[in-house]
Formats: sequence, structure tokens, C-alpha cells
Amino acid sequence: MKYKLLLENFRKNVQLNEDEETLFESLVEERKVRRKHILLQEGQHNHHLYFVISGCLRAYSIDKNGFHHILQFAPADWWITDMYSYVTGEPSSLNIDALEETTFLSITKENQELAYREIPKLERHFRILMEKNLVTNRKRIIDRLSLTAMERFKTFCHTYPDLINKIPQKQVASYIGITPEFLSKVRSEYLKSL
Amino acid sequence: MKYKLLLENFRKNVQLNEDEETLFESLVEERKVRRKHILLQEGQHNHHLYFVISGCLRAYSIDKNGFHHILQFAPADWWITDMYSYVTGEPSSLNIDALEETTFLSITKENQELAYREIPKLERHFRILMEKNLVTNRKRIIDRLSLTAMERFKTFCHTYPDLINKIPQKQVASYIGITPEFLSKVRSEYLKSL
DNA sequence: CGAAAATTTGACATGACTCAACTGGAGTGG
DNA sequence: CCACTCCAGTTGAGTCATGTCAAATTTTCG
Repeated sequence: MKYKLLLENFRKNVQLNEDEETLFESLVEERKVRRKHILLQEGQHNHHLYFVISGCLRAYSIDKNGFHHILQFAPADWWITDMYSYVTGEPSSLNIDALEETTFLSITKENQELAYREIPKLERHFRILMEKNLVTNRKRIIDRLSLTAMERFKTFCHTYPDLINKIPQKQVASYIGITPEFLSKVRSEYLKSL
Repeated sequence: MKYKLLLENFRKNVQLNEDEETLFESLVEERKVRRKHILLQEGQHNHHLYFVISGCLRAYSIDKNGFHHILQFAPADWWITDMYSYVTGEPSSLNIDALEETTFLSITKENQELAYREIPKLERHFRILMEKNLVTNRKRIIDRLSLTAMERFKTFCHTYPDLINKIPQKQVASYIGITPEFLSKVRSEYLKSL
């Protein structure tokens, strides 16, 4: 299996033997996208799970006023998809695109189901991934309910120190749920206070 | 197995045979709590997963100003826990209590792990549960980012029609992330507009 | 290098919060 | 079964956090 990062990802929760690794490798497709290239567009059907090898993907929705709201960043070693569309088969309400040139693995739902049948312990791996993902999302809901914009900004800096220097402020604003203008003000207040 | 509702819950995703049902039954404990009784308190360690048979539980956090923020309601047929504490073993940051007299099943993490070992297909069931839970939480994040208070209130009424007539308005406010006073105003606007 | 995008800044607008007063219904004890 | 208390809910006045819009400036990258 040539995808070391994917193996490491699996190894956090389960041990695969060589045949199983080879099987899984045969089920994924390696792809590459350029910066700003859209991988999944709102309204399309989504049958894929993506695993980032290098670069960074992001999932966002666009509201009725045209504002973007970022739901997730996926740097290397992260899984990403529109889970709603993936689970239900309904058209996607999210967009997924690349913040920079990104290499990733793509696996269809059919192949993923096949993998579950052939390698049942994968269920365990993905169950645990989903649990952790759930924890992250719940934390984010609580933060939005109980923290001010500046506190959320500080939390973001603390939680994603790598992203801060990599992505435009505008995207951070969209993630923590404020306007870019207001983030600019909040940030300058914050810098003054240091 | 005497817990029909639990069986139905499993059957949505997997088929257990009679031995497996009996095994699982032996791992859970049936409990009952009164209205307002606290099941899990912030700061305690949480090693349990709960499944509601009748009544309604709720999970909430309390912020530094003493305000409550409701993360989840769990009516009959729902699973609930502080997933963060459950997964990491850290003390809980959430409280779980009963909105009304509630009967539920409680299973320890040790027993749940044992169940996964003895009945591997349960991994599948809980993977799927977690995926759906994730979808719900993501939807809630998006709603909070893109909708006004009134829109969120309407969404709540639409999503949880049963709860609306069962729980005090104050709790709805805490769930959608506004003050009870403001919900009162929003609600009267909404009723006028019908 | 030049165009396009991101960021900053300021004046002004507004959605949501705070606080306080009032009302009404639910639970409790005598 | 009444009186009492205690929350939940309502309403209004004033305030605050954040949004809107527009203009100027800086950065990015094609």
C-alpha cells in the first residue's frame, strides 16, 4: 500500500493485514485539485468520501443572501464529505473546494460499503472517527452559544494554530460566524491587548 | 429481551440473533429518574451511554455567566451522553437531567466495548448512528450561522413538533441560542404574521 | 507589473440582550 | 380547597455587540 498517511490513520484504531491494505488501496482513487477548484458543488449528488494527503480542502454552505459559511477545514490526514448527502442520497447542500493545491484519495460509497463487508473492523475505525467528529461539532455549537466573537477568535487561533497563517482572515471569519470587517476590528483589539 | 424499543432501534441497521439480544440485555441496567433529577453533573467522569425508553432527557452546559445552553434533547428511542467525556475519559463539561419522569437504559463504556467485541456488527449500528448525529449537529451549526432568531424558531417548531407543546419556552430559547425574553418577542411577531 | 482580492477603518444601523416591572399559572402546605 | 410562593412568560425602555456600506490601502498571485 503506497498511502502511508492513510495507513497511519487506520492504525490509530485498528490493525489491517497486508491483504486488507491492498484491498482498500484498490478501492480508492488518487486525485489532485488546484487551488479554488471545486470538488463537490451544491445540488450535485455526493457519493464520495475524501481523505486529504497534502494540501487543504474546505466544506461550506452558501445562504440565501449569498454569504459563505465554512463548516470544516480538512488539512492532511483528515476525512471530509457532505455527510448529509452521503448518508441520504439527497443532493448536496454543501460545496467542497481546495484552499491550495491538494492531493487526496476519493472513495465511492459503494466501495466503502464493500470495504465494510470485506474488512468489518473498518466499521470500528469509522465509528470512532465519527464519535470524535461529533465531539468537535458539539464543542463548536457550545462555543457559538456561549462565547463572544473575540473569544471564538482566540479559541480558533488556539485550536488551529497552523491554519491561522495559511488561510485568509476572511475564511476564519466565515468559520467563527462573523463578518470579515468585524473580525478585522476584533483582531486589532486583540493585538492591542497583548 | 424485554426492551422492544431497543431492539427496534438496532433493527434499523443490523440484525441480531436471540443470543446476541440476550447478551446485550445482560449488559444494560434499567433506571428511572424523576423530573429535574440530575443524571450526570459537570465535573464528574462519564462512563455511560444512555438510551431513553420513555420520558425525555436533556444535555446542557453552563457558561461562565451561569447561562444554560441546551445541546440535545433525548425523547424516547434516542441515545444520549457527553461524548467528549465518554471518549476521552476527562471530566464532563455537560449536565444531563430529566425534563419529566424518564425510564432509560444505562450501559457502561466497559460493557459497550465488550458488546463490540462479542457482537462486531454493533460497530456498524453505532457508526451509522454517529453519522446521523453528525449530520444533525452540522445542520445546527449552519442554521446558527445563516438564520435569524425567528427563522431558527420556525425551524425548531418544524423539526421538533412534539417538543414544542411539552417543554417550557425557556428551554427552546436555550436550544436555539437566544434569551427567553427575546424568544417571547419573536414568537409574538411570528403568531401575528400567521 | 497590474488586476483582483483581502484587509482596514469609520459612520451609521439593527438584532439581540439587559433589567425591571407586571401577569398568570402550577405546585405546595396548612 | 384556599392562600402563598415561585417560576415562566410578557412587555417596554435603554444598551451593546455585531452587521452594513463605502472608501482607502495593502497584499496576493496570475
